[in-house]
Amino acid sequence: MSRGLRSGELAGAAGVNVQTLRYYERRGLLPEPQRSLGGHREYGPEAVSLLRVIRGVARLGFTLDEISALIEVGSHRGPRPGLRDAAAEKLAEVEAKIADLLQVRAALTDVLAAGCSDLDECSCTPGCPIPFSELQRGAPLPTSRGSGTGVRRCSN
Amino acid sequence: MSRGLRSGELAGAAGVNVQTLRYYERRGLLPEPQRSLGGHREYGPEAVSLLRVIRGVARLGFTLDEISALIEVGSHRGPRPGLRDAAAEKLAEVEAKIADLLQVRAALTDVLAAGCSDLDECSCTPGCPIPFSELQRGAPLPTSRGSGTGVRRCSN
DNA sequence: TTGCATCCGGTACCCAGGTACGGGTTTAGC
DNA sequence: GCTAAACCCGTACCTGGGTACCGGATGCAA
Repeated sequence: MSRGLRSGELAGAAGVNVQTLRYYERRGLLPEPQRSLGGHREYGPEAVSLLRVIRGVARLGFTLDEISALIEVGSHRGPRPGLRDAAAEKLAEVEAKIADLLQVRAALTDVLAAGCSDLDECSCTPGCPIPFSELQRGAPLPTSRGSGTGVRRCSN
Repeated sequence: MSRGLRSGELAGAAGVNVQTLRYYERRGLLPEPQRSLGGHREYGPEAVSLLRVIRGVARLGFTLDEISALIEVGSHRGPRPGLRDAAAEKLAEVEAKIADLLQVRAALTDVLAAGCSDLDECSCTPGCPIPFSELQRGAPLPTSRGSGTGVRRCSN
């Protein structure tokens, strides 16, 4: 049984920068580890898994605050509804994001299929259904509801 | 016929900050508009659509540089392959992102279904298949392939 | 016990994408 | 003609997520 992982080892194992460990610790994502007599951090092996979870979740668009909240929630004992709620909420976000991306994907494949060579052209040609403009959620803007206003100039 | 949209009007119409317009102009996303005699910007109505396109695309994870490249590409006349190439490249990225998000969605629905109330618990319970740790692309880390190393403590 | 890698804390910096401030013009309505 | 709102430009600042640098302390192996 070893003396615990030192920061460099943990960082190497989890594929992150050493500085990032301290950063995460400051942010409350990583619990403060044991220290050696001289003050060096000594992590247990769980830290590797935790870091991987953090990295995995972060890569998917969760902010560090959200992640730390998720971890926090779990650290209170008992089956609190926190994770479930957070998960449900995130699920909605993720699904919205997926829906958006599916639209972009459709737009992109259309661009490729239609052979449009130009965003302007695509956005104002009626036959080239770039849905970019349908993507936004903002107020539908009652003015300027002109049908054929292209992006920059509609040459057709 | 009117004198063209002024920055505040355009900003209001497109739901962005006035400063953002100038920022986008500096970044080359928005073409420099006409100016009044006194030097005030006067935008045509196409600017609204362009801004919406920009916002829509940006909301989906394209960086401003990518967007301006896309616009640039379109502004050279003739059917340059730029857009198609960029679109193809972006398509791949978008699909990767979708795949990731589908995994997260699965993870989240699993969390909800399994009724895990706690990230720790989920990550170490064998029956609760949190795939978070499978999400990362990094080296599979030959050490620490221990099956049951939980995130923080495995209480089961 | 000495030497070198590693770690420590603190602070500063980086990038992206904006947003705010300040001091000075221009515009538009009365 | 006057005044207030909106605009101008330049610059500084903000948030999020890190990353780099510093001078000094520690760990460990030869």
